[in-house]
Amino acid sequence: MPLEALDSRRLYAQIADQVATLIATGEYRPGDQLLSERDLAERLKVSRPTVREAMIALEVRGLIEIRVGVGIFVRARPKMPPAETAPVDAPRHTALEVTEARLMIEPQVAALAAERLTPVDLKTLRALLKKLQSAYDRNRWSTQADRAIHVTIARASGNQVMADLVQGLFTDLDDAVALKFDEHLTQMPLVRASSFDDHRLIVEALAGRDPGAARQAMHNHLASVQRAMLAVWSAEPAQD
Amino acid sequence: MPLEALDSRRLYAQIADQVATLIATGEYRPGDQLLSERDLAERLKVSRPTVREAMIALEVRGLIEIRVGVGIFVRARPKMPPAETAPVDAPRHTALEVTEARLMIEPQVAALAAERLTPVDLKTLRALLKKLQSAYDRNRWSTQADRAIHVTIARASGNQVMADLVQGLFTDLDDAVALKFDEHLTQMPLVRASSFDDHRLIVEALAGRDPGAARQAMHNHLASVQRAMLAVWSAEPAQD
DNA sequence: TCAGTGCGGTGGTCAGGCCACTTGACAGGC
DNA sequence: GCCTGTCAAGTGGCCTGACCACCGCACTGA
Repeated sequence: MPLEALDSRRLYAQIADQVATLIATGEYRPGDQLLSERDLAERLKVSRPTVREAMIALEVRGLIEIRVGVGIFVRARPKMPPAETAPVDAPRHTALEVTEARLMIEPQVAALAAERLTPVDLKTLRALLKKLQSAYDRNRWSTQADRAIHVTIARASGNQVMADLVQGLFTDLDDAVALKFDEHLTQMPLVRASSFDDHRLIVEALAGRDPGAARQAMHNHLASVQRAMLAVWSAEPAQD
Repeated sequence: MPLEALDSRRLYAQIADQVATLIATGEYRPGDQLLSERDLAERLKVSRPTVREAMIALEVRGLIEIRVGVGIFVRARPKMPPAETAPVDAPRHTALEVTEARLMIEPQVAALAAERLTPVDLKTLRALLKKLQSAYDRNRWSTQADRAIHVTIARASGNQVMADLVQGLFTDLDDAVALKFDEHLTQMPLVRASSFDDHRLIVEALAGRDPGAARQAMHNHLASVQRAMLAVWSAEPAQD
Protein backbone atom coordinates (compact mmCIF):
# COMPACT_ATOMS: atom_id res chain seq x y z
CA MET A 1 0.00 0.00 0.00
CA PRO A 2 1.47 3.25 -1.18
CA LEU A 3 0.52 5.06 1.95
CA GLU A 4 -2.09 7.52 0.80
CA ALA A 5 -0.44 10.41 -0.95
CA LEU A 6 -3.05 10.27 -3.63
CA ASP A 7 -4.67 13.61 -3.94
CA SER A 8 -2.47 15.56 -1.68
CA ARG A 9 -2.22 17.98 -4.54
CA ARG A 10 -4.05 21.16 -4.04
CA LEU A 11 -7.67 21.12 -5.03
CA TYR A 12 -7.33 23.95 -7.51
CA ALA A 13 -4.69 22.00 -9.41
CA GLN A 14 -6.82 18.88 -9.54
CA ILE A 15 -9.76 20.82 -10.85
CA ALA A 16 -7.68 22.72 -13.37
CA ASP A 17 -6.20 19.50 -14.68
CA GLN A 18 -9.59 17.92 -14.94
CA VAL A 19 -10.94 20.77 -17.02
CA ALA A 20 -7.75 20.95 -19.06
CA THR A 21 -8.17 17.29 -19.92
CA LEU A 22 -11.74 17.86 -21.01
CA ILE A 23 -10.53 20.62 -23.28
CA ALA A 24 -7.65 18.59 -24.61
CA THR A 25 -9.86 15.63 -25.44
CA GLY A 26 -12.32 17.84 -27.22
CA GLU A 27 -15.05 17.28 -24.68
CA TYR A 28 -15.12 21.03 -24.32
CA ARG A 29 -14.68 22.79 -27.64
CA PRO A 30 -13.43 26.29 -28.35
CA GLY A 31 -16.14 28.81 -27.70
CA ASP A 32 -18.03 26.57 -25.32
CA GLN A 33 -19.17 28.18 -22.12
CA LEU A 34 -18.28 26.43 -18.90
CA LEU A 35 -20.62 26.20 -15.98
CA SER A 36 -20.63 29.27 -13.79
CA GLU A 37 -18.24 29.38 -10.87
CA ARG A 38 -21.10 28.79 -8.48
CA ASP A 39 -22.39 25.79 -10.40
CA LEU A 40 -18.93 24.32 -10.77
CA ALA A 41 -18.36 24.70 -7.07
CA GLU A 42 -21.56 22.90 -6.28
CA ARG A 43 -20.94 20.19 -8.84
CA LEU A 44 -17.40 19.56 -7.67
CA LYS A 45 -18.24 19.86 -4.00
CA VAL A 46 -15.72 22.58 -3.38
CA SER A 47 -15.99 26.23 -2.53
CA ARG A 48 -16.19 28.98 -5.06
CA PRO A 49 -12.77 30.46 -4.24
CA THR A 50 -11.21 27.11 -5.05
CA VAL A 51 -12.98 27.01 -8.39
CA ARG A 52 -11.79 30.54 -9.05
CA GLU A 53 -8.20 29.53 -8.36
CA ALA A 54 -8.51 26.70 -10.84
CA MET A 55 -10.00 29.01 -13.46
CA ILE A 56 -7.21 31.51 -12.97
CA ALA A 57 -4.66 28.78 -13.43
CA LEU A 58 -6.34 27.81 -16.68
CA GLU A 59 -6.55 31.40 -17.79
CA VAL A 60 -2.85 31.92 -17.18
CA ARG A 61 -2.23 28.82 -19.22
CA GLY A 62 -4.30 30.36 -21.97
CA LEU A 63 -6.88 27.61 -22.08
CA ILE A 64 -9.90 29.64 -21.15
CA GLU A 65 -11.12 33.19 -21.30
CA ILE A 66 -12.98 34.78 -18.43
CA ARG A 67 -15.47 37.47 -19.36
CA VAL A 68 -16.70 39.53 -16.48
CA GLY A 69 -20.41 39.45 -16.05
CA VAL A 70 -20.77 36.89 -18.79
CA GLY A 71 -19.03 33.63 -18.09
CA ILE A 72 -16.05 31.41 -18.74
CA PHE A 73 -15.28 30.22 -22.23
CA VAL A 74 -12.92 27.75 -23.83
CA ARG A 75 -10.35 29.57 -25.88
CA ALA A 76 -9.35 28.72 -29.36
CA ARG A 77 -5.76 27.65 -29.03
CA PRO A 78 -4.04 27.56 -32.35
CA LYS A 79 -0.67 28.02 -30.79
CA MET A 80 1.89 26.12 -28.84
CA PRO A 81 2.26 25.57 -25.14
CA PRO A 82 2.29 29.02 -23.66
CA ALA A 83 5.67 30.07 -22.45
CA GLU A 84 5.92 30.85 -18.79
CA THR A 85 7.09 34.29 -19.63
CA ALA A 86 3.70 35.06 -21.01
CA PRO A 87 1.77 37.78 -19.33
CA VAL A 88 -0.70 36.98 -16.68
CA ASP A 89 -4.13 37.40 -18.05
CA ALA A 90 -4.69 35.70 -21.24
CA PRO A 91 -6.20 38.19 -23.59
CA ARG A 92 -4.30 40.90 -21.92
CA HIS A 93 -3.01 42.49 -25.03
CA THR A 94 -5.99 44.06 -26.66
CA ALA A 95 -5.96 45.07 -30.28
CA LEU A 96 -6.33 48.66 -29.14
CA GLU A 97 -3.28 48.46 -26.94
CA VAL A 98 -1.24 46.84 -29.66
CA THR A 99 -2.24 49.62 -32.00
CA GLU A 100 -1.25 52.23 -29.48
CA ALA A 101 2.09 50.48 -29.11
CA ARG A 102 2.58 50.37 -32.85
CA LEU A 103 1.81 54.06 -32.99
CA MET A 104 4.65 54.69 -30.60
CA ILE A 105 7.13 52.35 -32.19
CA GLU A 106 6.69 52.05 -35.91
CA PRO A 107 7.08 55.71 -36.86
CA GLN A 108 10.52 55.67 -35.24
CA VAL A 109 11.36 52.45 -36.97
CA ALA A 110 10.28 53.86 -40.29
CA ALA A 111 12.51 56.89 -39.80
CA LEU A 112 15.45 54.67 -39.05
CA ALA A 113 14.67 52.47 -42.02
CA ALA A 114 14.62 55.49 -44.29
CA GLU A 115 18.26 56.03 -43.46
CA ARG A 116 19.36 52.45 -43.64
CA LEU A 117 17.25 50.54 -46.10
CA THR A 118 18.99 48.69 -48.87
CA PRO A 119 17.98 48.51 -52.51
CA VAL A 120 16.87 44.95 -51.89
CA ASP A 121 14.56 46.10 -49.10
CA LEU A 122 13.08 48.69 -51.39
CA LYS A 123 12.52 46.14 -54.09
CA THR A 124 10.75 43.87 -51.63
CA LEU A 125 8.58 46.72 -50.45
CA ARG A 126 7.58 47.65 -53.97
CA ALA A 127 6.66 44.06 -54.72
CA LEU A 128 4.52 43.93 -51.60
CA LEU A 129 2.89 47.19 -52.51
CA LYS A 130 2.04 45.75 -55.88
CA LYS A 131 0.52 42.76 -54.19
CA LEU A 132 -1.51 45.04 -51.99
CA GLN A 133 -2.64 46.93 -55.04
CA SER A 134 -3.68 43.87 -56.93
CA ALA A 135 -5.87 42.84 -54.02
CA TYR A 136 -7.13 46.38 -53.73
CA ASP A 137 -8.06 46.46 -57.41
CA ARG A 138 -10.22 43.43 -56.84
CA ASN A 139 -11.93 45.24 -53.95
CA ARG A 140 -10.20 43.10 -51.42
CA TRP A 141 -7.49 43.47 -48.83
CA SER A 142 -4.35 41.46 -48.33
CA THR A 143 -3.64 41.32 -44.63
CA GLN A 144 -0.62 39.24 -45.39
CA ALA A 145 0.92 41.86 -47.67
CA ASP A 146 -0.01 44.59 -45.22
CA ARG A 147 1.80 42.91 -42.38
CA ALA A 148 4.71 41.93 -44.58
CA ILE A 149 5.26 45.57 -45.43
CA HIS A 150 5.47 46.55 -41.81
CA VAL A 151 7.78 43.70 -40.90
CA THR A 152 9.99 44.38 -43.90
CA ILE A 153 10.34 48.00 -42.88
CA ALA A 154 11.27 46.94 -39.38
CA ARG A 155 13.90 44.57 -40.75
CA ALA A 156 15.16 47.32 -43.01
CA SER A 157 15.86 49.41 -39.95
CA GLY A 158 18.82 47.14 -39.42
CA ASN A 159 17.97 46.71 -35.77
CA GLN A 160 17.14 43.11 -34.98
CA VAL A 161 15.54 44.02 -31.69
CA MET A 162 13.06 46.35 -33.32
CA ALA A 163 12.42 43.89 -36.11
CA ASP A 164 11.60 41.12 -33.67
CA LEU A 165 9.49 43.47 -31.61
CA VAL A 166 7.36 44.54 -34.52
CA GLN A 167 6.92 41.00 -35.67
CA GLY A 168 5.94 40.05 -32.14
CA LEU A 169 3.25 42.70 -32.12
CA PHE A 170 1.59 41.07 -35.08
CA THR A 171 1.57 37.78 -33.25
CA ASP A 172 -0.46 39.52 -30.59
CA LEU A 173 -2.91 40.52 -33.24
CA ASP A 174 -3.64 36.94 -34.23
CA ASP A 175 -6.78 37.13 -32.32
CA ALA A 176 -10.44 36.87 -32.96
CA VAL A 177 -10.94 40.53 -32.21
CA ALA A 178 -8.23 41.71 -34.53
CA LEU A 179 -9.31 39.44 -37.30
CA LYS A 180 -12.78 40.83 -36.99
CA PHE A 181 -11.36 44.27 -37.45
CA ASP A 182 -9.62 43.16 -40.60
CA GLU A 183 -12.94 42.01 -41.93
CA HIS A 184 -14.28 45.48 -41.40
CA LEU A 185 -11.42 46.83 -43.44
CA THR A 186 -12.41 44.57 -46.27
CA GLN A 187 -15.96 45.78 -46.05
CA MET A 188 -15.31 49.49 -46.01
CA PRO A 189 -14.08 50.85 -49.33
CA LEU A 190 -13.13 54.20 -47.90
CA VAL A 191 -10.99 52.78 -45.15
CA ARG A 192 -9.44 50.37 -47.60
CA ALA A 193 -8.62 53.15 -50.04
CA SER A 194 -7.09 55.30 -47.35
CA SER A 195 -5.10 52.42 -45.96
CA PHE A 196 -3.73 51.52 -49.34
CA ASP A 197 -2.75 55.09 -49.95
CA ASP A 198 -1.07 55.22 -46.56
CA HIS A 199 1.16 52.32 -47.46
CA ARG A 200 2.00 53.84 -50.78
CA LEU A 201 3.06 57.07 -49.12
CA ILE A 202 5.16 55.24 -46.58
CA VAL A 203 7.05 53.35 -49.22
CA GLU A 204 7.53 56.53 -51.22
CA ALA A 205 9.01 58.29 -48.22
CA LEU A 206 11.35 55.38 -47.69
CA ALA A 207 12.33 55.38 -51.34
CA GLY A 208 13.16 59.05 -51.00
CA ARG A 209 15.21 58.23 -47.94
CA ASP A 210 13.42 60.92 -46.03
CA PRO A 211 13.27 59.97 -42.33
CA GLY A 212 10.93 62.77 -41.36
CA ALA A 213 8.47 61.97 -44.11
CA ALA A 214 8.64 58.27 -43.35
CA ARG A 215 7.97 58.87 -39.69
CA GLN A 216 5.07 61.14 -40.50
CA ALA A 217 3.58 58.79 -43.07
CA MET A 218 3.74 55.84 -40.73
CA HIS A 219 2.25 57.90 -37.96
CA ASN A 220 -0.62 59.05 -40.13
CA HIS A 221 -1.31 55.51 -41.19
CA LEU A 222 -1.43 54.03 -37.72
CA ALA A 223 -3.34 56.97 -36.30
CA SER A 224 -6.04 56.40 -38.88
CA VAL A 225 -6.05 52.69 -38.11
CA GLN A 226 -6.56 53.61 -34.48
CA ARG A 227 -9.38 55.97 -35.36
CA ALA A 228 -11.09 53.33 -37.46
CA MET A 229 -10.72 50.85 -34.68
CA LEU A 230 -12.25 53.16 -32.12
CA ALA A 231 -15.10 53.90 -34.50
CA VAL A 232 -15.81 50.23 -35.03
CA TRP A 233 -15.58 49.59 -31.33
CA SER A 234 -17.99 52.28 -30.30
CA ALA A 235 -20.40 51.60 -33.13
CA GLU A 236 -20.50 47.88 -32.61
CA PRO A 237 -19.07 47.13 -29.20
CA ALA A 238 -18.55 43.44 -29.21
CA GLN A 239 -19.76 40.30 -30.75
CA ASP A 240 -16.79 38.08 -30.84
CA MET B 1 -9.33 60.38 -25.85
CA PRO B 2 -11.56 57.74 -24.29
CA LEU B 3 -9.00 54.97 -24.24
CA GLU B 4 -8.40 54.02 -20.69
CA ALA B 5 -9.84 51.05 -18.96
CA LEU B 6 -6.54 50.47 -17.30
CA ASP B 7 -7.31 49.83 -13.71
CA SER B 8 -10.10 47.59 -14.77
CA ARG B 9 -7.65 44.73 -14.91
CA ARG B 10 -8.32 42.27 -12.20
CA LEU B 11 -6.49 42.85 -8.96
CA TYR B 12 -4.84 39.48 -8.96
CA ALA B 13 -3.28 40.21 -12.33
CA GLN B 14 -1.98 43.57 -11.21
CA ILE B 15 -0.44 42.04 -8.14
CA ALA B 16 1.04 39.15 -10.05
CA ASP B 17 2.61 41.53 -12.54
CA GLN B 18 3.98 43.68 -9.81
CA VAL B 19 5.68 40.72 -8.17
CA ALA B 20 6.81 39.39 -11.53
CA THR B 21 8.43 42.73 -12.21
CA LEU B 22 10.23 42.65 -8.89
CA ILE B 23 11.55 39.24 -9.78
CA ALA B 24 12.49 40.27 -13.30
CA THR B 25 14.37 43.32 -12.12
CA GLY B 26 16.25 41.33 -9.53
CA GLU B 27 14.59 42.99 -6.58
CA TYR B 28 13.54 39.54 -5.46
CA ARG B 29 16.20 36.94 -6.01
CA PRO B 30 15.88 33.19 -6.41
CA GLY B 31 15.40 31.54 -3.04
CA ASP B 32 14.04 34.66 -1.40
CA GLN B 33 10.95 34.18 0.69
CA LEU B 34 8.02 36.46 -0.02
CA LEU B 35 5.87 37.92 2.68
CA SER B 36 3.15 35.61 3.91
CA GLU B 37 -0.21 35.76 2.20
CA ARG B 38 -1.65 37.56 5.16
CA ASP B 39 1.10 40.14 5.24
CA LEU B 40 0.95 40.68 1.50
CA ALA B 41 -2.79 41.19 1.72
CA GLU B 42 -2.37 43.77 4.42
CA ARG B 43 0.48 45.48 2.66
CA LEU B 44 -1.33 45.63 -0.66
CA LYS B 45 -4.66 46.52 0.88
CA VAL B 46 -6.45 43.61 -0.68
CA SER B 47 -8.00 40.48 0.69
CA ARG B 48 -6.17 37.25 1.16
CA PRO B 49 -8.07 35.36 -1.53
CA THR B 50 -6.94 37.96 -4.05
CA VAL B 51 -3.34 37.52 -2.98
CA ARG B 52 -3.77 33.77 -3.28
CA GLU B 53 -5.05 34.14 -6.82
CA ALA B 54 -2.02 36.20 -7.74
CA MET B 55 0.33 33.66 -6.18
CA ILE B 56 -1.33 30.83 -8.06
CA ALA B 57 -0.95 32.75 -11.30
CA LEU B 58 2.76 33.18 -10.56
CA GLU B 59 3.09 29.55 -9.58
CA VAL B 60 1.52 28.42 -12.83
CA ARG B 61 3.98 30.65 -14.64
CA GLY B 62 6.78 28.96 -12.77
CA LEU B 63 8.06 32.10 -11.10
CA ILE B 64 7.46 31.07 -7.52
CA GLU B 65 7.15 27.95 -5.45
CA ILE B 66 4.56 27.60 -2.73
CA ARG B 67 5.50 25.35 0.17
CA VAL B 68 2.61 24.42 2.38
CA GLY B 69 3.11 25.41 5.95
CA VAL B 70 6.32 27.17 5.13
CA GLY B 71 5.94 30.06 2.74
CA ILE B 72 6.29 31.34 -0.79
CA PHE B 73 9.68 31.39 -2.48
CA VAL B 74 11.13 32.83 -5.64
CA ARG B 75 12.09 30.02 -7.90
CA ALA B 76 15.48 29.70 -9.44
CA ARG B 77 15.02 30.56 -13.07
CA PRO B 78 15.45 27.28 -14.88
CA LYS B 79 15.43 27.66 -18.61
CA MET B 80 12.20 28.86 -20.07
CA PRO B 81 12.30 29.31 -23.78
CA PRO B 82 11.12 32.88 -24.32
CA ALA B 83 8.06 32.23 -26.46
CA GLU B 84 8.02 30.45 -29.74
CA THR B 85 8.45 33.61 -31.74
CA ALA B 86 11.62 34.53 -29.98
CA PRO B 87 14.95 34.29 -31.67
CA VAL B 88 16.53 30.90 -31.61
CA ASP B 89 20.16 31.70 -31.38
CA ALA B 90 21.46 33.35 -28.33
CA PRO B 91 23.47 36.52 -28.74
CA ARG B 92 21.41 37.79 -31.61
CA HIS B 93 20.48 40.97 -29.84
CA THR B 94 23.50 43.00 -29.01
CA ALA B 95 23.52 45.44 -26.14
CA LEU B 96 24.01 48.24 -28.62
CA GLU B 97 20.94 47.26 -30.55
CA VAL B 98 18.89 46.97 -27.43
CA THR B 99 19.99 50.44 -26.43
CA GLU B 100 19.06 51.82 -29.80
CA ALA B 101 15.66 50.17 -29.44
CA ARG B 102 15.22 51.64 -25.99
CA LEU B 103 16.11 55.03 -27.39
CA MET B 104 13.26 54.71 -29.82
CA ILE B 105 10.72 53.30 -27.42
CA GLU B 106 11.21 54.54 -23.92
CA PRO B 107 10.92 58.27 -24.55
CA GLN B 108 7.46 57.68 -26.01
CA VAL B 109 6.55 55.47 -23.12
CA ALA B 110 7.71 58.09 -20.66
CA ALA B 111 5.56 60.72 -22.35
CA LEU B 112 2.54 58.48 -22.11
CA ALA B 113 3.31 57.65 -18.51
CA ALA B 114 3.46 61.34 -17.68
CA GLU B 115 -0.18 61.58 -18.65
CA ARG B 116 -1.38 58.44 -16.99
CA LEU B 117 0.72 57.62 -14.00
CA THR B 118 -1.01 57.11 -10.68
CA PRO B 119 0.04 58.41 -7.28
CA VAL B 120 1.08 54.87 -6.41
CA ASP B 121 3.36 54.74 -9.43
CA LEU B 122 4.92 58.01 -8.40
CA LYS B 123 5.46 56.78 -4.89
CA THR B 124 7.14 53.67 -6.20
CA LEU B 125 9.37 55.72 -8.45
CA ARG B 126 10.41 58.00 -5.63
CA ALA B 127 11.27 55.02 -3.47
CA LEU B 128 13.36 53.56 -6.25
CA LEU B 129 15.08 56.86 -6.77
CA LYS B 130 15.95 56.93 -3.10
CA LYS B 131 17.38 53.47 -3.41
CA LEU B 132 19.42 54.58 -6.38
CA GLN B 133 20.67 57.51 -4.38
CA SER B 134 21.65 55.47 -1.39
CA ALA B 135 23.76 53.27 -3.62
CA TYR B 136 25.12 56.33 -5.35
CA ASP B 137 26.09 57.89 -2.05
CA ARG B 138 28.16 54.85 -1.32
CA ASN B 139 29.88 55.25 -4.68
CA ARG B 140 28.06 52.30 -6.10
CA TRP B 141 25.33 51.64 -8.61
CA SER B 142 22.09 49.73 -8.18
CA THR B 143 21.30 48.04 -11.45
CA GLN B 144 18.16 46.64 -9.90
CA ALA B 145 16.81 50.02 -8.96
CA ASP B 146 17.81 51.40 -12.33
CA ARG B 147 15.92 48.72 -14.20
CA ALA B 148 13.00 48.84 -11.83
CA ILE B 149 12.56 52.52 -12.55
CA HIS B 150 12.36 51.90 -16.27
CA VAL B 151 9.97 49.00 -15.92
CA THR B 152 7.79 50.91 -13.48
CA ILE B 153 7.52 53.80 -15.88
CA ALA B 154 6.53 51.42 -18.63
CA ARG B 155 3.84 49.92 -16.43
CA ALA B 156 2.69 53.38 -15.49
CA SER B 157 2.05 54.07 -19.15
CA GLY B 158 -1.00 51.91 -18.74
CA ASN B 159 -0.22 50.06 -21.94
CA GLN B 160 0.49 46.44 -21.16
CA VAL B 161 2.05 45.83 -24.51
CA MET B 162 4.66 48.51 -23.96
CA ALA B 163 5.23 47.39 -20.40
CA ASP B 164 5.94 43.84 -21.48
CA LEU B 165 8.10 45.05 -24.31
CA VAL B 166 10.30 47.16 -22.06
CA GLN B 167 10.59 44.38 -19.53
CA GLY B 168 11.54 42.05 -22.35
CA LEU B 169 14.32 44.36 -23.44
CA PHE B 170 15.96 44.01 -20.06
CA THR B 171 15.86 40.29 -20.37
CA ASP B 172 17.88 40.72 -23.53
CA LEU B 173 20.37 42.70 -21.50
CA ASP B 174 21.03 39.83 -19.13
CA ASP B 175 24.08 39.24 -21.05
CA ALA B 176 27.77 39.12 -20.42
CA VAL B 177 28.34 42.14 -22.58
CA ALA B 178 25.72 44.23 -20.89
CA LEU B 179 26.85 43.25 -17.45
CA LYS B 180 30.33 44.25 -18.38
CA PHE B 181 29.02 47.62 -19.35
CA ASP B 182 27.32 47.95 -16.01
CA GLU B 183 30.63 47.34 -14.36
CA HIS B 184 32.03 50.22 -16.28
CA LEU B 185 29.28 52.40 -14.96
CA THR B 186 30.27 51.48 -11.47
CA GLN B 187 33.81 52.37 -12.19
CA MET B 188 33.25 55.76 -13.73
CA PRO B 189 32.11 58.38 -11.25
CA LEU B 190 31.22 60.89 -13.91
CA VAL B 191 29.00 58.51 -15.83
CA ARG B 192 27.43 57.38 -12.60
CA ALA B 193 26.70 60.92 -11.51
CA SER B 194 25.18 61.82 -14.83
CA SER B 195 23.10 58.68 -14.89
CA PHE B 196 21.77 59.31 -11.43
CA ASP B 197 20.88 62.83 -12.35
CA ASP B 198 19.17 61.59 -15.50
CA HIS B 199 16.87 59.38 -13.50
CA ARG B 200 16.10 62.16 -11.09
CA LEU B 201 15.11 64.44 -13.94
CA ILE B 202 12.94 61.79 -15.49
CA VAL B 203 11.04 61.21 -12.30
CA GLU B 204 10.66 64.93 -11.78
CA ALA B 205 9.19 65.35 -15.24
CA LEU B 206 6.77 62.54 -14.53
CA ALA B 207 5.84 64.06 -11.20
CA GLY B 208 5.08 67.28 -13.03
CA ARG B 209 2.98 65.32 -15.49
CA ASP B 210 4.82 66.94 -18.33
CA PRO B 211 4.89 64.57 -21.30
CA GLY B 212 7.30 66.65 -23.33
CA ALA B 213 9.77 66.97 -20.51
CA ALA B 214 9.49 63.30 -19.69
CA ARG B 215 10.14 62.33 -23.29
CA GLN B 216 13.11 64.65 -23.46
CA ALA B 217 14.56 63.52 -20.15
CA MET B 218 14.30 59.87 -21.08
CA HIS B 219 15.81 60.58 -24.46
CA ASN B 220 18.73 62.42 -22.95
CA HIS B 221 19.36 59.62 -20.52
CA LEU B 222 19.38 56.85 -23.08
CA ALA B 223 21.34 58.89 -25.56
CA SER B 224 24.05 59.36 -22.99
CA VAL B 225 23.96 55.67 -22.15
CA GLN B 226 24.44 55.00 -25.83
CA ARG B 227 27.33 57.43 -26.02
CA ALA B 228 29.01 55.88 -23.01
CA MET B 229 28.51 52.47 -24.52
CA LEU B 230 30.06 53.50 -27.80
CA ALA B 231 32.97 55.06 -25.97
CA VAL B 232 33.63 51.91 -24.03
CA TRP B 233 33.32 49.84 -27.14
CA SER B 234 35.74 51.87 -29.21
CA ALA B 235 38.22 52.30 -26.40
CA GLU B 236 38.27 48.62 -25.66
CA PRO B 237 37.28 47.01 -28.90
CA ALA B 238 36.76 43.31 -28.57
CA GLN B 239 36.96 40.77 -25.80
CA ASP B 240 33.25 40.14 -25.61
C1' DT C 1 -40.42 51.13 -33.95
C1' DC C 2 -36.92 52.06 -30.70
C1' DA C 3 -34.52 54.12 -26.84
C1' DG C 4 -34.80 53.50 -21.84
C1' DT C 5 -34.81 50.68 -17.95
C1' DG C 6 -34.96 47.21 -14.63
C1' DC C 7 -33.73 42.52 -13.41
C1' DG C 8 -31.31 38.20 -13.10
C1' DG C 9 -27.01 35.92 -13.74
C1' DT C 10 -21.99 36.20 -13.69
C1' DG C 11 -17.47 37.19 -12.29
C1' DG C 12 -14.64 40.31 -8.76
C1' DT C 13 -13.64 41.08 -4.17
C1' DC C 14 -13.98 41.06 0.67
C1' DA C 15 -14.06 39.57 5.77
C1' DG C 16 -13.44 36.15 8.95
C1' DG C 17 -12.85 31.61 10.25
C1' DC C 18 -11.11 26.71 10.81
C1' DC C 19 -7.96 23.12 9.45
C1' DA C 20 -3.50 20.62 8.27
C1' DC C 21 1.09 21.12 7.73
C1' DT C 22 6.04 22.59 8.83
C1' DT C 23 9.32 24.09 11.87
C1' DG C 24 11.86 24.82 15.87
C1' DA C 25 12.22 25.32 20.80
C1' DC C 26 12.08 22.66 24.83
C1' DA C 27 11.41 19.29 28.31
C1' DG C 28 11.96 14.61 29.59
C1' DG C 29 13.98 10.02 29.07
C1' DC C 30 18.01 7.08 27.60
C1' DG D 1 25.26 14.40 25.99
C1' DC D 2 21.95 12.76 22.88
C1' DC D 3 17.75 11.27 21.31
C1' DT D 4 12.67 11.77 21.34
C1' DG D 5 8.27 13.34 22.02
C1' DT D 6 5.44 17.40 22.75
C1' DC D 7 3.73 21.73 21.81
C1' DA D 8 3.11 26.35 20.08
C1' DA D 9 3.65 29.59 16.42
C1' DG D 10 3.41 30.58 11.70
C1' DT D 11 2.05 29.36 7.09
C1' DG D 12 -0.70 27.86 3.28
C1' DG D 13 -5.37 25.26 2.06
C1' DC D 14 -9.99 25.70 2.05
C1' DC D 15 -14.66 27.16 3.41
C1' DT D 16 -18.88 30.22 4.26
C1' DG D 17 -21.54 34.02 3.25
C1' DA D 18 -21.84 38.33 1.63
C1' DC D 19 -21.76 42.62 -1.37
C1' DC D 20 -20.48 44.87 -5.62
C1' DA D 21 -19.95 45.96 -10.70
C1' DC D 22 -20.81 44.39 -14.95
C1' DC D 23 -23.30 42.20 -18.91
C1' DG D 24 -27.21 40.66 -21.56
C1' DC D 25 -31.91 40.72 -22.31
C1' DA D 26 -36.70 41.06 -21.83
C1' DC D 27 -39.90 44.39 -20.92
C1' DT D 28 -41.88 48.96 -21.20
C1' DG D 29 -43.33 53.34 -22.54
C1' DA D 30 -42.94 57.09 -25.86
